Amino acid sequence: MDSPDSLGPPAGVDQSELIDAMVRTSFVITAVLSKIAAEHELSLTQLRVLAILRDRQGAMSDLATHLGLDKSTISGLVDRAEKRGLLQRTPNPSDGRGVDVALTEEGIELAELGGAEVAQALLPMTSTLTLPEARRVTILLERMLGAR
Amino acid sequence: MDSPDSLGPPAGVDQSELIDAMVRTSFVITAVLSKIAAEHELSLTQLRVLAILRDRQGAMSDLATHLGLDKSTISGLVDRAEKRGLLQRTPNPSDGRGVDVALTEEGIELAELGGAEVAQALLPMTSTLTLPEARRVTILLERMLGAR
DNA sequence: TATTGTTATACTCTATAACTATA
DNA sequence: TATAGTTATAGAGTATAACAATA
Repeated sequence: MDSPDSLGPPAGVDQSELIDAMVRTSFVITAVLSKIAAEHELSLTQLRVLAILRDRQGAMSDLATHLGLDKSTISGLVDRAEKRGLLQRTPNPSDGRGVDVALTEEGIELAELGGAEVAQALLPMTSTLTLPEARRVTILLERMLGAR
Repeated sequence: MDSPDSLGPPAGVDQSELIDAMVRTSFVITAVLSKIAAEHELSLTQLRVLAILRDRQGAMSDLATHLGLDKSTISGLVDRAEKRGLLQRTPNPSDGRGVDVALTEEGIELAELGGAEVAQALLPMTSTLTLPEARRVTILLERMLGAR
């Protein structure tokens, strides 16, 4: 792709610049999410739990799968969130071993508030794109997400 | 921007889809980086320390700034990495309070290995883009990064 | 007085291992 | 036997507060 006498940057530079931009973006996003979580005395992981349960109630094991964490970690996470009144455990009616987790009203409210604050906090970044640009980036990110 | 009788999605959907894609991408990237770090018995933060010091040696306080962490956290981080032989503290010659941190040979090698492994691990995602698409995404991400 | 860094402390996150109960 | 969860334990990451040394 690069001819030997290319005046431009050497082969592979585009890839590494893309990776660099993606990694740096991910750190910025993580920092924004962590800050918003901390303002509500939540960890980033706790905020993720709220976001996951907002979309779909599920078993402890589902949370472990979605978050990529060990079941023992989920127990602790759910313990603390339950103690705060953000979610509730209920035994699974059809499997005596299973425990389902669902947000309480307070948890739903906090999840929605958090989501709105995230959108607000990212606005300075996302609003630098025109609408077609935003759509384009979304499509290309989705394509990459689908390929892993 | 959306006319009242628009047949398409309501206003704001593009923004929220962009945010959703960016947040999910950031979780995927974080997971990839954490996994690679763990394979070398490093935390994600430790890997970031190596990456930062690979580009620029600096004071403890610089690390705190770059990572957005408290100085006391940096002390612990640097303690553990130094114990592993990945970096070295040296007193700052011109400021008796300051401590500079630099990678050892072993640290440099691990930083370079890690960087290569990250590129490799993200290849399935990044290679779904054509070269012009990759350049486009990079430019738009950089624009967003510059705006925060 | 302000800044740089360390230490003590406390809490969360995380995984591993051992356990209970159910399938 | 295998699976779902919990608990005990241990180590890392993190911030706050108190401190020492230097500016």
